[in-house]
Amino acid sequence: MLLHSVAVSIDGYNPNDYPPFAVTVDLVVLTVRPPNLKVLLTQRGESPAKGSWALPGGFVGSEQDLIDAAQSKLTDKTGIQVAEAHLEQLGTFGAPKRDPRMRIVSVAYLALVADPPEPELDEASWHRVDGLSDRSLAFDHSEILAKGVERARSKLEYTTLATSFCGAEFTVAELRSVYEAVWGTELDAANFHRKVMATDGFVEATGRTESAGRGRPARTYVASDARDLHPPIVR
Amino acid sequence: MLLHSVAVSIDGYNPNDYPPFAVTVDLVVLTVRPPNLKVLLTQRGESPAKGSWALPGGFVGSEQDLIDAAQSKLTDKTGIQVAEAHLEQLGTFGAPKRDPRMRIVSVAYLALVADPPEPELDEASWHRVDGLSDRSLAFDHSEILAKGVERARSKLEYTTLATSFCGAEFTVAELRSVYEAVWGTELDAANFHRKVMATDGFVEATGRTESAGRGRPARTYVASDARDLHPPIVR
DNA sequence: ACCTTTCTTGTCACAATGACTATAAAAAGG
DNA sequence: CCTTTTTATAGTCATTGTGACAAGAAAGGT
Repeated sequence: MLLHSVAVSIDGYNPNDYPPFAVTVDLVVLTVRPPNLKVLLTQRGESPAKGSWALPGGFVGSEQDLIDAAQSKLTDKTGIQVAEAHLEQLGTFGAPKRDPRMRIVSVAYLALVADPPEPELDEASWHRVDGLSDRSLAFDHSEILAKGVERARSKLEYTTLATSFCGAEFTVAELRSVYEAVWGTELDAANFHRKVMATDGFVEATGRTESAGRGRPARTYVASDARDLHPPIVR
Repeated sequence: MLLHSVAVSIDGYNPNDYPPFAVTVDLVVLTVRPPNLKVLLTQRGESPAKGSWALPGGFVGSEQDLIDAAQSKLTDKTGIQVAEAHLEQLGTFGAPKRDPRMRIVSVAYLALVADPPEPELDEASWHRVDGLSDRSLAFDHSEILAKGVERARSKLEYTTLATSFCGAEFTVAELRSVYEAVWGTELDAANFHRKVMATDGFVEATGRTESAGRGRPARTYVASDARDLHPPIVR
C-alpha cells in the first residue's frame, strides 16, 4: 500500500496514486431525562484506550453513504428507528495522530432522540453530559462531544428541534424542561409559554390534557411544520 | 488492495481490515466585489467533467491535518496568506458515486477573503455566485457551494465575520455593502449604521476618514475583538 | 374546606426595530 | 461663490419583543 504517496493535483490521478485513509462515523447521541442532558457512551473493550468511555461509532462500508453508516450505527446501539430521531452531520475530525494505529478520518454525526430505551448492547449506557470533564473520553471524543452539545444548544435557539427530544405528544412544560436541560439554565414558565404560543408552526394543540401528578393538568401538543423559529428563543 | 473488505466493529481491527478511501478537501472561497458575491472556481483540465467548472481542491497528504490541507490549497490558488482569511470547516460529502472513478470523501472548507489578487493559476477565476445555476458545477460541487453560501449568509447574522470580507481599515458603508452582496438585499443605511455602532466590540474607530469620491467622507474603522453579535443583525 | 402545586393568562416598563426625517460634509457644476 | 447632488451620520416615532412579575385556573393532598 502506498502509504506515503503524494498526489500533486486533483487532475490526472489514478486509483493507486493517493494516500489511503480509513473513514469512520462517530455518533453524539443526546437525549433529555429532566433535569439532565445525557449522552450515549460505549466502554472500549480493546486497546488502545481499553476500558475508557468513547462515542459509539464504526467504519463506513466501501459502498455505504456516510449518513447511512451513521443511521445504521444509531439503530444498532439504541434500537431507535431512524424516522423518530433527528440526525445531522456535526463535523469531521482527522488529525494525523488522533488514532495511534493508523490514519483515520472520522465524520461525526449528532443525533437527538426522545424517550430512549435502555441500550441494547451491554457496553453502552447513558451518561450525564455535565458530569464529564474536558478530557474524560477516549481519543478526541471529548472535543467532538463538546461540539455536539454546543450545536444542540445553538439549534434550540433558532429551530424547532427541541421537539425531537420530546415524545409525539408533549406539554409546554415538557418542552421547557428540554430547553432547561440542554442549556443548563432555568426559564420563566410564563414567558416561555408565551413565546412558544406566539411562534407560528412550532406546536399544534391536540385538544387533550395530561396531568403530571401535581398541579393543574397541561394541554398537550404535537410538533408542527415549522423548522426555523421566528423570532428565536434566546439563551 | 482490499477494496471490498468490511470491518465489523471499531474494536479488534487491523490496518488491512477496513475499506480504503481517498480523502480530499474542496474549498468554497468567497469574496465580495460590490455589489456581487464571488466564488473562486477552477476549470477542469482532465476528464471526467473536463472543461466544466469546479471548486478548487486536492488530496489530503497521508500525514497532513485536514485544515492544513485546506490552508495550503487556499494559498496555492489565491496567494492569500492564511492569517488574513477566515477558514472554517463546512461539511463532508461522501456519497459513494460522487466521483465516478473511486470512493472519495471530500471535506469542504469555507474561506472568506478580502481584496483578493487575481488568481495565480490561469485556470482559476472569480465568478458571480448568483450567475450559477443549481447544476452548473462538476460533481456535487453546486451542492457544496450552496451550503457554503448559506453558511456565510447565516454567519453574517450572528457573528462579526463580515469584517473578514473587508480590508484592515473600512467604512460602515463598505461593511454594509458586504451584507448587501452576501444577502442579496438592500439595507437601510441609517439603521445599519445604528446597529453596527450599538454592538460592542464589532468595530473600532480609527479617527481617520476616507472619501469614496462622492459625498461626505466616512469615518474608518478596524475590526474589534467580538466574535458574536449581540443582538444579531437579522436578514 | 383549605393549601399547595403547576399551568396559563395578563400587565407593565423597557429595549430593539423599521420607516422615515434631518443635518453634516464633501464634490460637481454653474 | 453659491447651489445642487451625493453620501454619511444623527434623531424621531410608532410598533413589537422581552423580562419580571402578578393573578387566575385547575388539579391533588391534608
